[in-house]
Amino acid sequence: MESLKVLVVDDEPNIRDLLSASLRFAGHQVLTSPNGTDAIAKIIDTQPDIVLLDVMLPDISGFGVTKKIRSMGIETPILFLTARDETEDKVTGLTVGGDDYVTKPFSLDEIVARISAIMRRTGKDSDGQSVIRVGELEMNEDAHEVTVKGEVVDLSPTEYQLLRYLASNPNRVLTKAQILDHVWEYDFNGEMGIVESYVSYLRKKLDPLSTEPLIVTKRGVGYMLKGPKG
Amino acid sequence: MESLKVLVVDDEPNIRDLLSASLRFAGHQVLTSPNGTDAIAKIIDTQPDIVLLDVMLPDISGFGVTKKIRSMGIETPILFLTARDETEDKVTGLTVGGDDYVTKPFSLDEIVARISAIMRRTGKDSDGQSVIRVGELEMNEDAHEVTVKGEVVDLSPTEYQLLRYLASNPNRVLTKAQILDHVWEYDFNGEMGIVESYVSYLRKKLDPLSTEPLIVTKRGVGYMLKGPKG
DNA sequence: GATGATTCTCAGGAATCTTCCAGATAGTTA
DNA sequence: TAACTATCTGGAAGATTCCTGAGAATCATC
Repeated sequence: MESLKVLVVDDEPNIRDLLSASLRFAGHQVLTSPNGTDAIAKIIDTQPDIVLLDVMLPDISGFGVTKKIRSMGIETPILFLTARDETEDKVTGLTVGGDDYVTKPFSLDEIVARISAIMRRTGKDSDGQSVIRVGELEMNEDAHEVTVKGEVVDLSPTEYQLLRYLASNPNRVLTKAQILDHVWEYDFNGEMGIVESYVSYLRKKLDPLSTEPLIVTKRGVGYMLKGPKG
Repeated sequence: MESLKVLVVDDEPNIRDLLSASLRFAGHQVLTSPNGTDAIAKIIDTQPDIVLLDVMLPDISGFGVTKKIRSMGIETPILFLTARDETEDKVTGLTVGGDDYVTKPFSLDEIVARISAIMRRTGKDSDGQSVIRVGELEMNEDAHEVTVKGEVVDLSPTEYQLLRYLASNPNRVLTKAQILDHVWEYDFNGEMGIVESYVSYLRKKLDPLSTEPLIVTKRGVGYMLKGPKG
């Protein structure tokens, strides 16, 4: 995906920092805003490609911000950030157009994936592919379907996210800490042993179908998804 | 369906935004107007392919707008937006041409379907198909008839709309939120559990006739209508 | 006004998923 | 080889998500 200008709107500095850091690392240009008023000004001023917008803001709500900028003819796609319990009541209208939402607490990989999906749907992303291919492995993001040599593999949500993170970084060792930070929700306070468990789950499902093991362990470092010519 | 120039006329900004967002996302060019006078000017000026026209406007009523532009020889098809209690006689009398109407509150899928139908009838839509085919499933939009392997299936209105939304996006996971936003009326304020109920209803009617389950659950994500080769 | 269809909510139970733990296994170092 | 450390994996508790039947409320039709 090419570089995007992203505006992150949230009143919690922690969230802003978390998102800024990982979006910058993903090669995007990031602007931040702590409230609705400032966000509206920044949107008008800088015309970002996408806005990550917390629904619950101290002054104007995320919905208010949306209404305001839409009434001005600004069609920038929005990814709403909502608390888990706000969601059920207030989903109405959140997924209309190119917009989407994720619930807090989220995982960073989730955010990155949703941004890609929105960019793909709104046609802003030229080289956007909804299929991730690494050797014999294929992940269809639209259908949420994974195949190895054409055979469909059934994965749980976490297994899917872990595999997507690995498949997005083929032939590159990822530490358990990195994996935990990207795949698990930011308020997860368990141990890294869970990564081992899930790698094990993935292997058990993937390896019987592949000609050689897909996920290799780099002892003392982390895990790596092995791709072709690597 | 190819790209259309659509004029949305409604005094409520919320409705205008809702329709703008989803019609733009569907690839159409959208213009909006908050009242009758402005609408007439915009119709003359920009010659839209279709007009979504609220009947109840602050100045000139939707009927007044229609009379005015028809008297000027403008034959642009109109989709009226009416309140539930406005007498059906009055409306039906005015929908003799290619026109049609939907009652507020409407669902977005409903609007999109009606626009397609009008464009089909007026012959403006070259590649418009009135039959949706996904594997063994066939939906005839004109006859409102659904068949699985040739067997007719009797569906309630909501069941039909849900199936149409799924069938319009085959092999693509749709979240319950997306389904709610598209299939249910915009003022629906119930829970997403209703989607589960209706998926259950559909399965009970469709699966006995199909060789394999049509609607698959992607746990933690949403539902998907499974089509051939993919 | 009665009957039946439809919409919607709710709750129990089934199925699946997440997480943690502990013993087994494999790799590393002394 | 022995001791140590890191990783693997099965099991199990608890949480979550999904399915579905039952029933109330509403709507349509005769």
